[in-house]
Amino acid sequence: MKQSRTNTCGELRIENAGERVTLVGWLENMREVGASLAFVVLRDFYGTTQIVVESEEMMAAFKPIVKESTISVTGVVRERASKNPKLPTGDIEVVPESVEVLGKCIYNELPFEINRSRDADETLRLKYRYLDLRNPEVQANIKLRCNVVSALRAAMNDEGFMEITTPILTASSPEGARDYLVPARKHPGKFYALPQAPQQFKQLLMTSGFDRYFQIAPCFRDEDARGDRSPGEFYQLDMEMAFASQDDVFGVLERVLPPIFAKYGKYSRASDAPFKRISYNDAMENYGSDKPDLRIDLIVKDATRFSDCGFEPFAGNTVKAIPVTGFAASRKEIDKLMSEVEVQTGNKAYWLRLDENGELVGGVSKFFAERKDELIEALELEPNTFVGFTAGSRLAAQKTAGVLRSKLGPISEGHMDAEKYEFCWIVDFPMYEIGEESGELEFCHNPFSMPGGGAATLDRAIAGKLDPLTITAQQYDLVCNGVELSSGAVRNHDPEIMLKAFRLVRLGEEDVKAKFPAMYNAFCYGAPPHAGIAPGVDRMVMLLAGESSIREIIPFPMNKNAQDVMMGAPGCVDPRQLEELNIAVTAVEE
RNA sequence: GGCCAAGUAGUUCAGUUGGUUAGAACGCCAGCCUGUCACGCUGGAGGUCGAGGGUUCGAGCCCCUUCUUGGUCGCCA
Repeated sequence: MKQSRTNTCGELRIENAGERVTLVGWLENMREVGASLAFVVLRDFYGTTQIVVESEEMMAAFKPIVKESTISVTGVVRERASKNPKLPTGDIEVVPESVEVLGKCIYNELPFEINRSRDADETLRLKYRYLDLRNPEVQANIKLRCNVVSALRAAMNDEGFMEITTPILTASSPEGARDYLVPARKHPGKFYALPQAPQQFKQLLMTSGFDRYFQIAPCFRDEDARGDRSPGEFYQLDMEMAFASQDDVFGVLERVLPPIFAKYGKYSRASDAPFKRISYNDAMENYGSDKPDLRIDLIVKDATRFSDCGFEPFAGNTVKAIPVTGFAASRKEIDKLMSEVEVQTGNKAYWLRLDENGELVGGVSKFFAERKDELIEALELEPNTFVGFTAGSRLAAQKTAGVLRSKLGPISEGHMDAEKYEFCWIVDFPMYEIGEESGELEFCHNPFSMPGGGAATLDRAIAGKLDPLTITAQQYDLVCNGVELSSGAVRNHDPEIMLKAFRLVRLGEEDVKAKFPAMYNAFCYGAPPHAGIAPGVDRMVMLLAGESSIREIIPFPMNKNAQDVMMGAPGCVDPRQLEELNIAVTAVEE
């Protein structure tokens, strides 16, 4: 490059008219409007600037340049004859004196048009992610991510938290998701694992006396992807506080998150502190979900008293009902809604309507003919109300109702204020559950949480005086707009209580030591009570960007099958590498 | 792994009961155009209709198998 740039492509204004400048960037487009008049759009990270080609000499210089080549243009800034108010730089243009190609684009046909890359097939976008990322719309999500991460760091520092990095190569954890394993060259037959979360390290930091820890932590889990869950790796704002309670943790996030959501989010409104707190049981009962979208004001009601109404699917089951006013859908739309719910949950949903004359019509209405008044009273129905029903085991009826609720909210009149961020805490999760496969008592979530009521409650359960299924954990989720942002807990830092908690699932001290040797031993040397949480950075950015695919906010995402189609990962390796690692491959993908 | 949907030009898509040479828009190439900004106008190139098999006089379309992709459930302490 003969000369470095004097300005960026987003910066020149009318005041700069007359200045001699050098701009660099990508040649986005060239509009020829005459034999010796053309307009060139030059794009860089900061914006676009119009270059006006007026001479035959410049025409000859610009015309052979293939679009998307990088160029350097030196010329004079001039006020435009016809301004473009849609562009920040729309008042000016640059009259070039010279142009130099810096990086030639040798293909005059790209896999997709840069400014329409979001419409292209996703596999193609991912394969050419470096071109996809040239699109300012795509770039904007990555900029947003940077800004949010930066704001989170600043806010956590202000709260007195210290960022400490923890190992990426660590030990496989016996609980939780499938690990990513890394063969240990110096130790044949042994493996490192990539951390599913820095859980044990941060708790160890607490026992070491680091009072407030946080980390924008990479986490690795070998589980299948979802729309809102990237396969393989993701980032958490992992934090932990010593000598802290649930309220202390809530306080930090209630101070840190709302300003960032209001500033960087698609919507400018975010819940004020304190966020609403809902017990797990209430959430399941009233919203049919442990991650309710509180922007929707619909409430799930119990209608199990009507299980004997004669409608076969209700018989002997829990029945849930969602009354909705302002839902004037056609029969066809209702059928579609019902089938969507069935596809998503594997459970059927049913409906009827109390019409404007107070008559029950449509769907399953005939089964309520003789108990109309009872139904109206039980569900507090007003005329012109749609009622959705679900039935099944208690959990199935709740969950299906939850899905129905989340679908009814956006399509019914006046039941959803969508343009805001509505946070809530889900608290008092059950500590134990009956495992579906084992049929025995198991930990519901993680075994590190402090049980509500502590040692005394566990003692009563061990003595058989209390149903262990009623024991709650001091565990909490942060939910925003129906998205589970975060999970955390007041940790069980007391070795004795830990042993009691494990004893209920038939595990002894030796088992605990074997599973979590460092943490258990550390707690035997005097541990502070501590609590923490880990909001998912990717999901947060996704919410703020208003994207429905997690891949839109990750710079280089893998596809759903956990492949990087750009880099070709995973891929085969040289046999010598395998030999060195003492690895024998027993099956190979075609 | 189960279920649902999709796969046609470089890209995004249309393609009627199964019937001539498979179309459009954008992009690309050529020409025209002196104020464009999604520039415009004219012309052109570009297709193994994901792959394999079958039914048929005849298949982009119907049937079977398979691959790929997306969504969803399982899974994610």
